[in-house]
Amino acid sequence: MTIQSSTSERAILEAAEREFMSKGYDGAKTQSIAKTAGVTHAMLHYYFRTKENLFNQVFKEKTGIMMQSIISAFQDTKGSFIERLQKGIEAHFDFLAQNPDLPRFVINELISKPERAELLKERVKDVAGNIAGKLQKEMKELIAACEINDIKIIDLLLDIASLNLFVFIAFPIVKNFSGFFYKSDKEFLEARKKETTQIIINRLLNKQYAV
Amino acid sequence: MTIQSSTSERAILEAAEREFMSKGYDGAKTQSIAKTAGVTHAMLHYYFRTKENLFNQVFKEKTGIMMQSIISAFQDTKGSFIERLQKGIEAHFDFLAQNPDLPRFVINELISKPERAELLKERVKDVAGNIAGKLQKEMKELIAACEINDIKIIDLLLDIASLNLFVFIAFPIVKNFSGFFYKSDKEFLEARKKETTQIIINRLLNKQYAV
DNA sequence: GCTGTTATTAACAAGATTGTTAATTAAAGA
DNA sequence: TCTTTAATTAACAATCTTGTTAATAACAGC
Repeated sequence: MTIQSSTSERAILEAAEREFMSKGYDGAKTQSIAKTAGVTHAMLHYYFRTKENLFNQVFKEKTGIMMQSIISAFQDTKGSFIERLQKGIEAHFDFLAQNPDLPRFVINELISKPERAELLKERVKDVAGNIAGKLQKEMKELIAACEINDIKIIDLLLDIASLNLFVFIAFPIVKNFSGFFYKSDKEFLEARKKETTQIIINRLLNKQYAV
Repeated sequence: MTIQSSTSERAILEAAEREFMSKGYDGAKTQSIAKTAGVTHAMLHYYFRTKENLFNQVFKEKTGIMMQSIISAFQDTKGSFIERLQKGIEAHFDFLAQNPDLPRFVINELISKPERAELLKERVKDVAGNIAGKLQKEMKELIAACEINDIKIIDLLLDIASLNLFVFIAFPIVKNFSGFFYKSDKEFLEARKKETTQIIINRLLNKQYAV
């Protein structure tokens, strides 16, 4: 009947992950986490000492995954710029589909306690170095050669982020309406993925209208 | 030295608004709200009885404003479909610029307690009746006449919502990067507004690429 | 000025929540 | 086996949080 340390610790972490992700830091209660994990709540403090500590461990892991997903999505080097961009958007969307509450969690916690940005500074640098640098250079060349429309890299990335992330950030709400137009969540999300790539490529390749 | 009832009640509501909007329901504390309002915390319960009650009043008002802003933005009837759409997107963006933490607040509270959707059911019907109905009819005709590209109304609205809302939902984070490309927040937001209209119009008017 | 209503205060109560501690049990190594 | 370390438990403590209540003060109408 005895439970080994590593098992308890892991159980707590997993329960914490679910609780923090679904309720946020303030909404999560250590007692509830301990209960879900099947241990006394003293165990939680034994392993992690404070709620903040436990949270930070979860937060760090989640932001790490999120940053890594961006690098993975855009690291392919085969094909044209547009082809790679499309593949990247789709890969990132697929990642989000498997981690749908990640963006809302990270954004909320980052905003409610901005100091937490410290915990992912390194990862942000990774992404900036890995993606933004190369991307910017390539885009400048293509823009100069008139192969894609003029656009600042931050605007392109924000367009993609907005379109890819928003559906998931607001999914429980959006879901109420998608049912009128799509048979299933899956079909709806597939359509969103396609729509996002479509709209981004149109932005880059078609002639621009004065706005 | 005496403070009149209506003054206290209003002070509490205003303090509650700020506290709930910035910290969310769980993060907000009635004592803190009372302190900010400059009244004893018994006063808060005297006027609003429960935290939930006070919250609902704030929430109802905020969602009302949010829904109304959508109706106002898209109610103009002059000009072509594209012109009205562009004006609507810009008006909605301008509204958000003046209420930047509204979307995150509403989305979060709606998701953490889905029952709250009840509080805005009527307003949603207003918007659906006011916007979606007319829009859908008009779009179908334009699509049939090949004047705009084929797109489901929900996808168009989601594109607009994503692009318009995301910047504000994640503003405190995005802000850290916009500084490299834009001189001021204002300039950055102006660029985002333009970018959003640009990308939407391109989506509707330009030829589509196979994706 | 008297009366009834409304506003305000201070004190308290119940329960939740985070965290600690001392004692107990299990595990591991010599 | 004995000893040391790690894991676990139950009980407690401090603080926070929401909410109540009884007493007091302000006010409005008569």
